[in-house]
Amino acid sequence: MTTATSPRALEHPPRDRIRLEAVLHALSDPVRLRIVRDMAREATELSCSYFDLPVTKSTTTHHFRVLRESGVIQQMYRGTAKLNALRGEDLDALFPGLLDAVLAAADAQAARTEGAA
Amino acid sequence: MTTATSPRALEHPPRDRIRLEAVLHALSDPVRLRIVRDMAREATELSCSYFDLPVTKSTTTHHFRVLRESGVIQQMYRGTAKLNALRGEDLDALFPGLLDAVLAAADAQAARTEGAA
DNA sequence: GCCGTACTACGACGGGTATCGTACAAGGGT
DNA sequence: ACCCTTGTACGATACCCGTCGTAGTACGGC
Repeated sequence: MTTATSPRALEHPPRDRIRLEAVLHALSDPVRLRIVRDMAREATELSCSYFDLPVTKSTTTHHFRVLRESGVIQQMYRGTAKLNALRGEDLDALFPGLLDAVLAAADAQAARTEGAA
Repeated sequence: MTTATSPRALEHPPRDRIRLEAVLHALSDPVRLRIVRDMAREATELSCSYFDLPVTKSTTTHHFRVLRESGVIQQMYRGTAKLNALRGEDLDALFPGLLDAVLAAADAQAARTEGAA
């Protein structure tokens, strides 16, 4: 072992390099939007395996990476698990109200489509 | 001539078929985001040729179609010109505050990058 | 040490898409 | 009628991306 707390490091963009276009692109995928909604609902850090997604584990890894590299989420290793958290503070500092608006929009759309069923 | 006002019809999604993912995807392209920002700044309908974009006319046509088919803008022919307008009412009814949040975020990001230059 | 769990890396594949060039259509002005 | 302006259609191209399967790594428990 080399370091005590973080054996495996994960690259995250610093706050000032988060690009709006990348964030919007990350949120425009249904699977990723669902991940973000789940994370917003449960306010704590969640492991990747918490999410029950309609794709394989490889694809899940891919989506989490897109979310991390776009600056939407933060990831940390904790043993074999990988904990995920929204970068709510960073996003709100850069783009005030954006994340909330997207989450509210997703909720509204979900309510509409469920109501129609 | 067949009809008096609209010789050439353009397909638009009705309000209830506008999908959040499609809107976010439409706004995640730099060229399209710039178009939307310009339209929001000038509150009136604008012809396609108003915009000074770093792509050819073919590509411009493509981007306007993506914006129209995702429900972000409305297009109408007026002679040889094609007038474009944001579907602000529809978007605000479906996703309250979303468009404003994206526009504010784009302004904030533009201010930051200009300030750094 | 061994195994199981959690996640990753890599390659492949199919579909989407941003871009262009060229050729074309529609409409207004002279 | 002619042309110019405005925008479209279509094909081509190169790239991106979502998906998968398989093989592999890291860590914790037994």
